[in-house]
Amino acid sequence: MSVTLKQLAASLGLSPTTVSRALNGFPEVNAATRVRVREAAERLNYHPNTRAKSLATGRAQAIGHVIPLSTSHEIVNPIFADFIAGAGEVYGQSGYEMILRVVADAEEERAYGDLVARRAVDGVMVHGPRIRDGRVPLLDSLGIPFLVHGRTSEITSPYSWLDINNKRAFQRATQFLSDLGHRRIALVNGLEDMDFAARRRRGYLEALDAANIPPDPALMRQAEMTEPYGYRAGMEMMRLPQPPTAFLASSMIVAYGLRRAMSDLGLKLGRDISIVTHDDELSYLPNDGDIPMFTATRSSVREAGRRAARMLLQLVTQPTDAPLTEMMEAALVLGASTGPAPK
Amino acid sequence: MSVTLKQLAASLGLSPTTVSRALNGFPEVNAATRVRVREAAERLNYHPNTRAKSLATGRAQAIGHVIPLSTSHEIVNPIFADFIAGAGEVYGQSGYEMILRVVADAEEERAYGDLVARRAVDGVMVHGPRIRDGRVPLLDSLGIPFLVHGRTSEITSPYSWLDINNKRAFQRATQFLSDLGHRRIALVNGLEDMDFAARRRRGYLEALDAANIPPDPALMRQAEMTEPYGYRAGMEMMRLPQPPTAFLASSMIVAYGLRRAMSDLGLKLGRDISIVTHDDELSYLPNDGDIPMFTATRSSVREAGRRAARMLLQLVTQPTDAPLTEMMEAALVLGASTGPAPK
DNA sequence: GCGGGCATCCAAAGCGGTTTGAAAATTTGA
DNA sequence: TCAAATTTTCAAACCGCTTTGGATGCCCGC
Repeated sequence: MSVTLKQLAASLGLSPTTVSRALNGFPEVNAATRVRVREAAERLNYHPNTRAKSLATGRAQAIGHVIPLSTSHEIVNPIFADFIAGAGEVYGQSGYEMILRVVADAEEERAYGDLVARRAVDGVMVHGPRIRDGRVPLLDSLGIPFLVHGRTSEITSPYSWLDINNKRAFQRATQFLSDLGHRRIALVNGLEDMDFAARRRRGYLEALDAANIPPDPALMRQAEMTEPYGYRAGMEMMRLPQPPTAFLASSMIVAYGLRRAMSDLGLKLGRDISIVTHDDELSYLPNDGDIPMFTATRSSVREAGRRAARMLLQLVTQPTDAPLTEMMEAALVLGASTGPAPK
Repeated sequence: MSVTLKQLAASLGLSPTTVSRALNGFPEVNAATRVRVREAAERLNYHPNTRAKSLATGRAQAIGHVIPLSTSHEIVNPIFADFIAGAGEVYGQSGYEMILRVVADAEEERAYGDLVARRAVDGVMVHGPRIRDGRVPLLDSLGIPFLVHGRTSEITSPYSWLDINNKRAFQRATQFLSDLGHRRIALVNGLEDMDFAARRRRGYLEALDAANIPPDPALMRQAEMTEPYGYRAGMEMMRLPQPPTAFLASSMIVAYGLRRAMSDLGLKLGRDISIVTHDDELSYLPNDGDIPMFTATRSSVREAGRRAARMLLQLVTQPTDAPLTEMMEAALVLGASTGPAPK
């Protein structure tokens, strides 16, 4: 079924040393021998035992992803799957394994400690950073390479991250709406202890300020990003004495909810009411076509996964003190859901 | 930072043998010594190196999940994240690692062979089985424990699986609609080379047959399950000379699309038009509340992940020739989206 | 007082690779 | 042609753990 290096060597009348070197491309082995070894390996279906290899080399050849399962809000972030898909692609190409831990919030830090102490991974990816996130100092102290998908505002020490420019995206979206004459612009945000949501809010507020629009707490919400949340937010805000003429949604799913609310109210998107949403380009929530349904700040989370993986692998293979950072800009794509503010 | 067994033993003035046995609960070690060892292990933050341990024991202590990334339809199944979350929970409790491989369709079988040959996993989970799926015989021949989430119809040899009763769920849903007087019932299905979709179709057809309703190809569609697909299917079918009075949707997302179409057409769910959808209870697509939005065949995919993981671990730890199978029934929960057929 | 039985502990081999230091085979140079 | 230099190969140690097969010391009964 499968052979060990020793068996392979024996079948060739060679020592394990030579076989190992032949397969790993060391120079001190005869070209003819190398060919012979390669062929035999192929023929006998030899694959090095991962465990043995990484025990011998001291490299785990694996990256850890710890997925927190909030006990408070039992939600699995929907963008997670696409990010993982992108990262997984890259790991696969580079011969790295992806190991996943799903843990309760409270055990998350222990999970990292455990992964590191057991030498199970060479690096870890940090998902869903909060504004103030203990994982960054923790991983720093554990001395393992890590990369944050997103950022965490209240950390001053440098660390590696890949993020999209959430603040600018929402600032641009807000400005775009105010340029269209909207002055009642609502923000239907994700939970604002999440760093990305906090940044979006800042971008929104800055743009309002620049347009001399006083922020109105009645037009700002935050919650878990579900469809019913979008719907409720839309319905309730439209019942305000001075309802919004435009909405900023933090995700496609929330935008779906908003759209349904507007539809129930008999309002036509792009004419009676405007919506701009953030679009992570999740494969099952497409917002494309000749004219996308929604005007959106668009940024592929799958691509983010790919890049994040590449960065993390670089941190792992070429250790350096200088952290790696990358900011991805979201495109503002025009769809059918926006138009000038109605008089 | 972290200690090896040898160091721990040295610091205690004991042999590695004794320390290993003390920590792993073997009987031939003095109770007092065991306590002493445990305390030292705690104090020095000792965690056994996974690689070394599994090399020595021959058990990888890991389960592999291979996620196919179709090149044709670049979609990451949205239910995947919740299933993984459920399975991951169980692995964590049992001291198993979850390793994930994201691979292109064409390389999927090679990925399994590779995982097995490198002894990287003790068992594998098979996702998204097709009607005819080569992975089952492949894994059989590789001689590794595996469990299929779903089933594959065209395989006669026994294998282990966990599935929901898709056929009965859709048969019941269809019958429910026909009991309400509907005779034009549309099926907006997922891709029918996927086994689950084929079974749903069979359930649908059987129920039509039982109700003496001739099936109409114009009322049956299959595609990748996205919101726009649901919308288009709804719009186009409603334009038929004899439009449906009820829809069966294969997922919440498709149902969202259908709902939007009906709304655009000015039709009220539960009065003018009925929708029954399958609801996987994805955490970010809730369909609950006092009266759920949709009447649905409901079955938690997260729970399926938990159970599947438990079964697979059992197969791994207590090898047996008798395969394990489990059928979960979907509940038919009444929501606001169904009502008697309009005259 | 001595062999047998038990409770504890340990040395050493082994898991399947990599890597160091040295030996064997081959080529080179005078 | 033979020693030296260079290739090419190998034996053995090691990675960190488990596990087999004894050792060791102690208590017991006769």
